[in-house]
Amino acid sequence: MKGQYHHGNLREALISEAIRLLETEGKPGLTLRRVAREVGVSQAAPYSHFKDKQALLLAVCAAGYARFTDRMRGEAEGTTGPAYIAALGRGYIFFALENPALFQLMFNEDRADALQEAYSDPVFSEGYQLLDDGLAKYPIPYFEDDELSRSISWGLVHGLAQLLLGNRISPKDRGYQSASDFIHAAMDKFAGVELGAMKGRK
Amino acid sequence: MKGQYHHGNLREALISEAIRLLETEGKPGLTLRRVAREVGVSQAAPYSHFKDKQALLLAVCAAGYARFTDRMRGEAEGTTGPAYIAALGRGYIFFALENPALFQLMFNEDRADALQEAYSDPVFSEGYQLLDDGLAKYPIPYFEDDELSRSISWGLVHGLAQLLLGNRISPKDRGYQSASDFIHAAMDKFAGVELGAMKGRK
DNA sequence: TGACCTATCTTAACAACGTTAAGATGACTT
DNA sequence: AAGTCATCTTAACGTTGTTAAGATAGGTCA
Repeated sequence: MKGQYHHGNLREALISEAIRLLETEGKPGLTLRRVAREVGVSQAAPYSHFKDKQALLLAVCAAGYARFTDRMRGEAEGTTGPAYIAALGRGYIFFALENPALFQLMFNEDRADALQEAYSDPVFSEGYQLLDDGLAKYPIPYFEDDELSRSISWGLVHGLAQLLLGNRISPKDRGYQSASDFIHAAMDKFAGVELGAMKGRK
Repeated sequence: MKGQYHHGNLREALISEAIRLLETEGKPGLTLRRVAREVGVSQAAPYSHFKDKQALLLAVCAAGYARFTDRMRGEAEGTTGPAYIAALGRGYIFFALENPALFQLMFNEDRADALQEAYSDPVFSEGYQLLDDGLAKYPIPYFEDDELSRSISWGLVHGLAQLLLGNRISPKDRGYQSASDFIHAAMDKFAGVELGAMKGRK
């Protein structure tokens, strides 16, 4: 951690410090000067590694997407069929709730145009691919197995994550003991786990 | 429009100028000083009407939610049954695409805690209520008619809006002639319009 | 070894931002 | 006519992103 920076690991240190600040202080706490200060380097030092604040944020996003995919994979480990789909969805939403500011940064960037080329990097779509491949293998019972259905399914998972994140949906106000309970119930219902016998956990 | 400001309509002028800036220049273009300058007033004038930049943004959100609900109502006018649900969903998503920066501001606020009390104002949930009531009246065929299903449905619509906004889903890349075509197809499928005979429009 | 070279980092400065304090203005009330 | 009070202005402070100019030092080649 205290490594010598001259010819050291400043670039990576900046990225992980940025993520740390993002999670501890939220987006307003993430300023270039602050990141530099926290790492013990001058205000202009980051410009040797990133042309822009945007460029640093992009690198942060890339790191975020890697963690995101891992979270989904971890949640889905050892499952199959509809339970696999439900687990992927849970991983998606859990990640959002566990890393709110990072998730917002990853998915709510205003400058979609500037980031468009960056999206070509597979890291940015791996998580979605995981879900999409899963849906192709284990189609949702009440949907047909086509691309449109998979888009809709992605939207469903993503939208729930977003609404939970913004407190638009409050699991506790709806009779669930925890957000986790709600997410389990929602993803089971979505994926068709125990279809028919599904009563919801109330 | 050119009204005298002293004892005039500055408050409203600031709000609508803020919305204009938001849509023409995006979120980074929306600064307090810029809004004031554009309206022809000094940099500190807004503080007579809003304690904060946050407070102005909150008022902008409120105005946005009103337009949002109108858009949904307008789209759904004269429809009924599953077509009504599909139309509400279209209105939801169309609004997002027609007012991208405003929509992001309305739904992606970082400070959910600070805004929590403001959400008690019914304006902020009218659009959701419209959809929720509709779903209670015309339940999605393949879902049961319970609160969880309606949450999931909301998530579906919201998520699609968000993903389309961020170019994560690109209708043209998926064989649709326009975003509108994709949205029609997705909402028809979601609401169960022509269920069974639904082949997707390719 | 010693002279360069290039990536890396620092110091200093600029414009723009949000916000506050202190005071001016002028429309109403009495 | 005097006074009150919301409204607006001017001026300033600290912070931000960014750039220019120069210092530093590790690796390369004579």
